[in-house]
Amino acid sequence: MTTTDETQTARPAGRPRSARAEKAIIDATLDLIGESTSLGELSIEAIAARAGVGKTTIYRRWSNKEDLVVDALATLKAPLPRLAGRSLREDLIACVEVFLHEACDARSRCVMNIAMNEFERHPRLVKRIRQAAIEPRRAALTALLQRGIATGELRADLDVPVALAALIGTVVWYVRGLDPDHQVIQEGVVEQVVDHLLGGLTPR
Amino acid sequence: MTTTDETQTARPAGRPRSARAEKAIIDATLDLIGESTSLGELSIEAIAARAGVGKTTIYRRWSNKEDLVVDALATLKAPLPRLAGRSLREDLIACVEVFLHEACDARSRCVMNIAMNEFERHPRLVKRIRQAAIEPRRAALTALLQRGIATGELRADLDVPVALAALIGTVVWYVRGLDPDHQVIQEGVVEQVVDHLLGGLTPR
DNA sequence: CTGTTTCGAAACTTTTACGTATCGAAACGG
DNA sequence: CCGTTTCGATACGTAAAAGTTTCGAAACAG
Repeated sequence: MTTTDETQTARPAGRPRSARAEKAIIDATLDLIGESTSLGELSIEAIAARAGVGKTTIYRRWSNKEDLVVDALATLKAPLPRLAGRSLREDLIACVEVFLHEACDARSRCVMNIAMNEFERHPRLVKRIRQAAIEPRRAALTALLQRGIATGELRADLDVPVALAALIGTVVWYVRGLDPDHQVIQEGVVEQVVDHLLGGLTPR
Repeated sequence: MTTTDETQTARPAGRPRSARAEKAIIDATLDLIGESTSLGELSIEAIAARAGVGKTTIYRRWSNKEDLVVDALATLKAPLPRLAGRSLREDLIACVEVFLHEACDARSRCVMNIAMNEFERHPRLVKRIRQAAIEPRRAALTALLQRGIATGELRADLDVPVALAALIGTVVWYVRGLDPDHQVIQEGVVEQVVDHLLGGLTPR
């Protein structure tokens, strides 16, 4: 009320918050979630230490652990790649390729781990994650499969949820089944998976 | 050296340990592992409270958490059912039925969770679990698939690890993909999954 | 230069669980 | 009956982490 009007663009005086620190905190959070299993084992002090940051700097931005986790996971929303649309098989291979790489990447894996395992303890958080990171992909894959049904590339009586589970579950389980000591992804596994699922396991 | 000989059958004097308490401890441990996600969140005090038992009774039997977990998980080794062997499809349905039910059961799920997520922190424990609970099934399913290849029920160029991942991963992912609020297992899903995988997603 | 805000570091309080010890009661053998 | 051991309960000291506060230094606006 003294000199400046109220409706200005909120330019807070004082030292501005460091964007570098914020990014370091998010990165450290994602790293630590990827290394641990659950949110219960994620410690703010470990995040601060890994990020080279004081705890104050974290609590000044996020009031609790869950808020920080939500924001950190939100930065991971890697959308599905643009699909060429030339053939169903080609598009499926492109998608499965993404799933394969994400199943091997600790940072991407942690999203699934939380979404699958922490529903009972953090239902709100898990629902937000599912909605932000899982549902769009589910919808995109569903559309792709339904397009395949329409074009006749897929059988007319296809059960879309089952086919969905087959595509993702097979890749994830394949990676998980590998010996953790020497996780070598075989070349051509993606095509192998897609062709086995499309053509079936029995002789034609 | 006074009255009794040394080489007797170790009959310790005093009140015998309660088998009922031991079972209650194991049960509580399995329940809590199923509810929580990681061994780090599993607390001895919670186990004692759930089992209606003093902490002393636990520490008198197991010196640390990992030993208790190993013993608890060892009681879970539910082998695959006897396979009729009449047809590959029939046997696969029987196996997948087991997988489906176990994917819905928290107690069985916890074995997978630990085997998949805790390798870096408890490599010894995880290797024991994999060897005791996972490998036998993997071997049984592998034999079943190879028998199918031999009888011509499966294509000759089948990639067995991929087929394995497809069978288990599809079921697990199907259950996980269900809305956690109303997890209703559709009737006939097992046949649906097996037939989709065997026959393929494309029209024949 | 002055005032304000953020910075990283550290001290602090509270909570939680571990692992141990102690207690009276109960269950066994001799 | 008596000694021994287990029982469940409880209390204790230790340790880790949460979340808050304090501190001097640094970064900006005016």
